[in-house]
Amino acid sequence: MDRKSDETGPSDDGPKRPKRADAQKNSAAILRAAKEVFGEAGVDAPTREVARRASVGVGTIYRNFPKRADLIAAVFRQEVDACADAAETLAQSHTPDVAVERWMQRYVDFLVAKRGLASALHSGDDAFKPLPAYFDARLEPALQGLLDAATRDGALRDEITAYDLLRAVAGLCTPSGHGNVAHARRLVALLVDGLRYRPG
Amino acid sequence: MDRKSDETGPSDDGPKRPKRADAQKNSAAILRAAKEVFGEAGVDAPTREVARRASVGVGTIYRNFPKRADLIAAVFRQEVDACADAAETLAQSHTPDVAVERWMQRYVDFLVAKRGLASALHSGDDAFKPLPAYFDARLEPALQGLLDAATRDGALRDEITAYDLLRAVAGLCTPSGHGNVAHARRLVALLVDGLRYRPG
DNA sequence: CTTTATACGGAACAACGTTCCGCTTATCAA
DNA sequence: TTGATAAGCGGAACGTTGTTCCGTATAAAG
Repeated sequence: MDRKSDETGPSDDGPKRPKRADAQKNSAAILRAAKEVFGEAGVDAPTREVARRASVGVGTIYRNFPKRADLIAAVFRQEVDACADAAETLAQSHTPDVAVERWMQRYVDFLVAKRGLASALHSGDDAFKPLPAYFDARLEPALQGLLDAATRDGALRDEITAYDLLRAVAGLCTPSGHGNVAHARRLVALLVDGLRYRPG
Repeated sequence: MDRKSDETGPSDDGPKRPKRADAQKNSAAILRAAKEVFGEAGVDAPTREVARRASVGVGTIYRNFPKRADLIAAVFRQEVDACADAAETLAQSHTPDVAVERWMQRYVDFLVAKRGLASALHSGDDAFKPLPAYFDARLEPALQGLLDAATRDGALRDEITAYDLLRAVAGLCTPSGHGNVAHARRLVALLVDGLRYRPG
């Protein structure tokens, strides 16, 4: 909501002339194509394939994303944004505790789908360094908002912070590694039920 | 102890003629070189570099390890073996509880050093599939032996199994990711002290 | 020593990430 | 509308990688 990821660079354009119209269109097409290709063939999919899918030359990709890792990082950011933004949507269409539950499952899907990206994160490439921070910065407030609404409502216990939950679920998803989404989903459901429960 | 990893294949040679002497020497040289190169430059180091270091042609590498991943897996196995075998050595030169402590730190070093390998494990390559099982098969008995001696001695509590400890320590090492060995070491020390403590 | 299966080295191939540059085209002042 | 101009484009070309191939060398057996 607060950020449009359409622009590549981190800075809002200053006094410079705005980007050419076709350039913006290409930027968006590349990002869309990269999301598709990486989703289908994994993060190791060739750059040329992304170029082909975006109907663009490789040069155009490298002008927008100087290193391959930059393209991957941009896609990752985009998906983080999508996951974070889903919180608001869910909040408007469900009761607070259900919204939390749905969002957590959405988060599980994100974690499972991006496992390839996650392992790339530990590759030491500089382009990935700011990603974990971005991850927290976007996801934690999103979930915290849902949690606040739910506890205010009295629907959930309030001893647990968004940060704790995010880490816990991430921990539940990564270690098994069996790619078993169902398993992760069940554990997470259990976790949320735990939040609903009141001792005494 | 129970296995010599000098032979590449999984099967003890049957009725076939034994491998040529120079071939065995080359096999060992490749493994030694690969261990060095991967240790210095990471698992992504080029195959040719390993070949150069082993004074061998690339073809020779690929005859022993059909895929690059096979070479990586072989090195990994070798290091797992080294870590497992360290248990016996430590058991002979230290009191049981100290042996456990020392071995756990040795295990931490292994985990930290092989983080690159660990992330490669999740790459989905078939050559890596049997590795986690091998990991457990070698490490768990090694630690369990030390634990048994320590509990028999009365030096440590006995509520915790080797498996639990291995997983717990692995969990302590991976998430931080800051490459901060000191941090991991401190947590592990704490864990072992916890074992020493007796409630009541 | 002769023979033969085995193993060797490294040139050669394919696929990748990345760079480069001649050409195209959006933009703007006139 | 029309040039002038800089921003942007495509894709050939380069260097590096994993992997294959094959003519040559040599350990093993007679």
